[in-house]
Amino acid sequence: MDVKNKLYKNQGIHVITALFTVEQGVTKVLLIKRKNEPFLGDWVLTGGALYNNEDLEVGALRELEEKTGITGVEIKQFKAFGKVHRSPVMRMVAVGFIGIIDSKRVNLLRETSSTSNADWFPINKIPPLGFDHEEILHDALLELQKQIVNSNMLKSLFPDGVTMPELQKTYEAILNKKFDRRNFRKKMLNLDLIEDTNTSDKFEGNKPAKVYKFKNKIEDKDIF
Amino acid sequence: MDVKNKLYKNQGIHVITALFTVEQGVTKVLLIKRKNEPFLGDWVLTGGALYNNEDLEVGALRELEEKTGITGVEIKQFKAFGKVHRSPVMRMVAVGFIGIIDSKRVNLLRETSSTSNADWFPINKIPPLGFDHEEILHDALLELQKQIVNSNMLKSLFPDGVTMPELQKTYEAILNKKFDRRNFRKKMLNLDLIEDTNTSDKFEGNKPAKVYKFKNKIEDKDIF
DNA sequence: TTGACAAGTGTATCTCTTACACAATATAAT
DNA sequence: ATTATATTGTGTAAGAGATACACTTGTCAA
Repeated sequence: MDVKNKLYKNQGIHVITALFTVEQGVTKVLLIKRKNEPFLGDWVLTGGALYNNEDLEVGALRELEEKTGITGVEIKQFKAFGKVHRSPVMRMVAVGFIGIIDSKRVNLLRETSSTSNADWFPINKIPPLGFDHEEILHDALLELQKQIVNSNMLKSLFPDGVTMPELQKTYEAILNKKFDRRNFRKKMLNLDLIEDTNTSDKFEGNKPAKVYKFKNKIEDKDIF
Repeated sequence: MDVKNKLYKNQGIHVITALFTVEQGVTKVLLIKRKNEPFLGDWVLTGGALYNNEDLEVGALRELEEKTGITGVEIKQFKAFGKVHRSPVMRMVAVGFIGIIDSKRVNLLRETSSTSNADWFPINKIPPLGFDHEEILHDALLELQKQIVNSNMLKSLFPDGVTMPELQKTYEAILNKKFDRRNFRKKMLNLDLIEDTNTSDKFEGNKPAKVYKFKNKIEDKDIF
């Protein structure tokens, strides 16, 4: 019984967010460079230790703001990671979140006590990551792919509206798959996630594209 | 910085499993009665504190075995629960799992140091639960409903095979929805989760039903 | 005015879903 | 044995959603 009790001690909780963006048809994730041990100098996902006085999501958002200056992001919890040796310091369980955002909203210059640098990395050019963040990122990406179908998650990527070709490029980047223009448009309009704004984007030597906006509501679908 | 460090202390991790069964068309969940504070005398889901030397799933399975005698169950992590005051003792984050099993495999008489009793409760007749287990159970049930569609999760409920009418009753109980017999059969066979065993069940005054078995493999489906 | 470029649109086919009724196989009762 | 009863097993037609595919429209630049 004494032995058993000792087994509970020195546990802690991480909150980790894989924050994605899509630029010019490339899916990217935000990484920060550690300036403390362990994993000094390594790149990791944004996150850190949860405080006792905050809920999981609140903690993840605080870490995000501390390390990138971002506020007002929507994030979604997707999985807990708890392999015994995932942290060399003590027994930590990480709760993983995903989010997606317009990269222009992020101030990459911010420095904090524990990180010295931050940057967007294309998901097929990820450097070795500290802790178990490669596993977390892998699962986060799968979750992102699940989530963007039939959800208005991309709203935070396009707060000011989006054209149909832009949207298609984004889906193709995230899902790594090509779609037929006509069918894609038809499906998106059918999903009832976006609405016409009756405006068009800036001209660039060709026919201007209509601008759509994501609606706020999310409709649940039947299961079977 | 001192203040900040104090905010990390005294954290711990719970692993909680909502273990389901279906009997005579009724979905039930396994609850155990606490015989320690906090929540002495209250019913809760099976679970407890994670040990430092075990992965999350290993811990959940150990707790399950300690409190019910069950081994060899397949469980699936679905969400972490971390509201600040979910445990009155200290700051605990719970990692939730779901599983489903043939109730005949469970020895409900087992007593442990912290629990005195265990029983199956129909999901529409759940007593008040300790900790935040009502929330966990609610989410677990939603996850179960998601999971049984297009997965062979029900394999552990029917280790020795199942007839089509039995299977349909189970789906109807879990999803709380009726299906057309012909369409249900067609869909199940199309999903490629089960295979004919060329045997029939015991006769009970009517036409015997073919017995099917769940396959082992799970096939991934396309996303978009 | 014409050419280049990307956006916008409709239709035919196929696949999956849904709705629906009767025949087959066993036991129990006469 | 025949009949009644109960439950399993099966096919088809209509509708909805997914897929494949080509031409027209609007803008800028030459």
